[in-house]
Amino acid sequence: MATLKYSRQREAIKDFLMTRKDHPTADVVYENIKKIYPNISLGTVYRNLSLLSEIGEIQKLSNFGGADHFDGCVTPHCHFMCKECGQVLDLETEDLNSLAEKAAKNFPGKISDCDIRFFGICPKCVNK
Amino acid sequence: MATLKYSRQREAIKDFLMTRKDHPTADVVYENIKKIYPNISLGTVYRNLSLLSEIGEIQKLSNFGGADHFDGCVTPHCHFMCKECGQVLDLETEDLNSLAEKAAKNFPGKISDCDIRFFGICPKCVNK
DNA sequence: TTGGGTGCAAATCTTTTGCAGGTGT
DNA sequence: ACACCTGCAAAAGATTTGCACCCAA
Repeated sequence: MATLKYSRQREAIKDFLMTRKDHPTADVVYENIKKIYPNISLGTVYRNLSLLSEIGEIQKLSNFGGADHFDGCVTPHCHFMCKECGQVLDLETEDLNSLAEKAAKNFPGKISDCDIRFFGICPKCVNK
Repeated sequence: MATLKYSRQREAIKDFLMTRKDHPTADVVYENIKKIYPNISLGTVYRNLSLLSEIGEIQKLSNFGGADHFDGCVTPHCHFMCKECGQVLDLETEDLNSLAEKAAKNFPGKISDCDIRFFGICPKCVNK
């Protein structure tokens, strides 16, 4: 495994994600980081996003339909996606670990992660 | 909404999915259906897979990293993906509806679906 | 100095779509 | 006959990668 070296681009990407409560796609990250580093390339954004999620500093939310979303918050929590506007929100629910433990009981393999997502209509779209 | 018309290709795709316990990708479906209808095109496979999942006859599993997987079984159940071999398996767990209901209590929007997936090492890969 | 990081562009992979002709009802 | 469906190929969208140069340690 390669040694991790500091990079201002990676730092900026992580900082940006921490400030966001929604869960932007790589493209949105790219557009925003460009304001700070106009020369940054989309490839670099992708490289750093996967790197960060590999080392567990951010969370990658794969395939909510279109592009992947990224979440700066790594404490376990559920997600909700609105079928109408495509927005991805956080959702509070019961303890996820207990759910994973229950599942592990009936399963001869090894369970390490759990991902729960809900779909429906978000508050904003319901009131339209 | 358009009226659904019979098509031997669509029937073959559905039949194929019903016989499989794993959850093949569109490409795998394509390769297999070609044995019966050598002229079928990948586009047709995709068209029918989305059509079938829209009318609820199959399930589309779209968050596993690479290509989407398709499940001929539509009763609600969880899925497990092996980080080692990429295999997607079914998993028995507690009642999913109750989980969705619990989540709905703290959420001002409308929740219609729930999707739970676990990640880890499958039994086969554990014993290696 | 050295190996990881970057920008750029091309390549890859997956899925969708336009079109002209085929087929179920 | 009228839609719907198909095969084909091109297009689109998202992500990865090869390469030469740059920079942190």
